[in-house]
Parts: sequence; C-alpha cells; structure tokens
Amino acid sequence: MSINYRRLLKEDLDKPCQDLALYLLGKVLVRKLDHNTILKGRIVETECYLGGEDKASHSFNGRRTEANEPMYMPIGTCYVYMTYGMYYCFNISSKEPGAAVLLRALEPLEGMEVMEKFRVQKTKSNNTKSLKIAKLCDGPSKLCIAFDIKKENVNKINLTDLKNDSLWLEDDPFYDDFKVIHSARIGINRAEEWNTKPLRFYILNNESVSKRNKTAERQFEENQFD
DNA sequence: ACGTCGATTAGCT
DNA sequence: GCTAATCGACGTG
Repeated sequence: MSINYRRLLKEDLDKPCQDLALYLLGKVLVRKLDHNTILKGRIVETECYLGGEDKASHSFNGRRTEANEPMYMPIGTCYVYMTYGMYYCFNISSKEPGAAVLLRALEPLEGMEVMEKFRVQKTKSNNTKSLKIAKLCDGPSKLCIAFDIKKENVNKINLTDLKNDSLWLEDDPFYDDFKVIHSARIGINRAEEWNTKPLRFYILNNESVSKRNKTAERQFEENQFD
C-alpha cells in the first residue's frame, strides 16, 4: 500500500491552462471505488484546450452549451465527454473560463489488477495476451476505462470538483526529477495552424505516454547543450 | 514500426 | 445528417 500524500486543493490548481497542464505532470489521480478499492495513477501526459481562438476546443469562439459547461466552471471542475460514440475523455477546468486540461495518460501506481479487469472487459475479442502494466492507462480513453469512468458513472463525476469522495488529486513531493517534452496535440483534425502549437506536455522516457514525438524530443536534447 | 479501417452514440464541437 | 480531443484489429514491411 502506497503512502497517502496531501490532497490537492483548488488553490493548488489556480493557474492558467498551460501552467496547470505542466503542474499536473507527476501528480497522482486517485479513484475510490465500491468496497474501498483504491486506484492510483501518476499523470504523465496532458493537453491544453484553450477556448477562444482554439478551434479544437469545444469552447471555440466562446461557444457555450450545456455539454461544455464544466469548461466555464470554477478551477478543478471535472469535464467528462464522450468521443467517437464509444469512449470517454477526462478534463479538469483551469483558471480561464472556457479552458481545460485533458488528462491523456497515467502511469499505474496502485490497483493495477482492477484496472486490468476493466480494460479486458472492454475489449471485445477474447485475445489472451495480457496488458503490460505500463500500458493500462496510456491514452485519454484508456485511462477512463481503467478508472471506471463510464456511462453509468459520468454523471457522478462530470461537473464535480475534485474534492468529491470518489476522485481526487494528490501531490507527490518526492517525484520531481523528470524532464518535460512540449509537443503538438494528438488527433486534432481541424484547427489548422493550432495543430502545430506545443499544447501537449509529457514526461520524457515514461513508458505510459500514449505517443512520443521524436522530433520534439530531439529538439529538447539539442537545447540541453545551451 | 506504421498505416488504414470499422465500431458506435450524443450533440451539433 | 454529420461529426468526433479514440481504440484495437489487421495488414504490410
């Protein structure tokens, strides 16, 4: 059983979107299920959705609907939405109205047997190859599946702040020695020039990152010599 | 390692 | 009616 660190409070998250996305790297997402089952995963990859000019954001051009309302709510509000008809993504609202941070990948820390159970249930064909632990939450919808964020639970999580009793964030003061890669976002099919902006952040050499950007990593290494 | 494709549903992104 | 901030399966090299 791992140590319980300090829970993050609203004041810890009181930052503009890009600062929040960087701050969240290395922090721990904690989920409490029935029977007191605890799941923990370290946040290793985040993305910013800024609203305003950002065409990839659900809140582009100030668009405000019932669905994207959490993006306009106070810092630390959970925004869960369905994508491609069958998957969910989990976001945390940041300081600016209409902006949020998408959690894209976690490094599993606790409750991996349970995460694997949820992941295996979700895959239809009965392939017997077991999932590597590092790959249990290596994508925005995979982490939702592994953390049991699904249709029946979305209403218990969406719109809530992270002070609720089934989902919260913890600090990990001893995990501070890591390098961060800035890269373009993943899976954006519009937003043209915004596709190239470095709005995705991930921990270098972490096996649970969903997709490496080798060009960005090369540029990072070159800048190390400055 | 990398590209392509089909699945599936709510909101209008 | 159409789209989507994805995933896993399958094919190719």
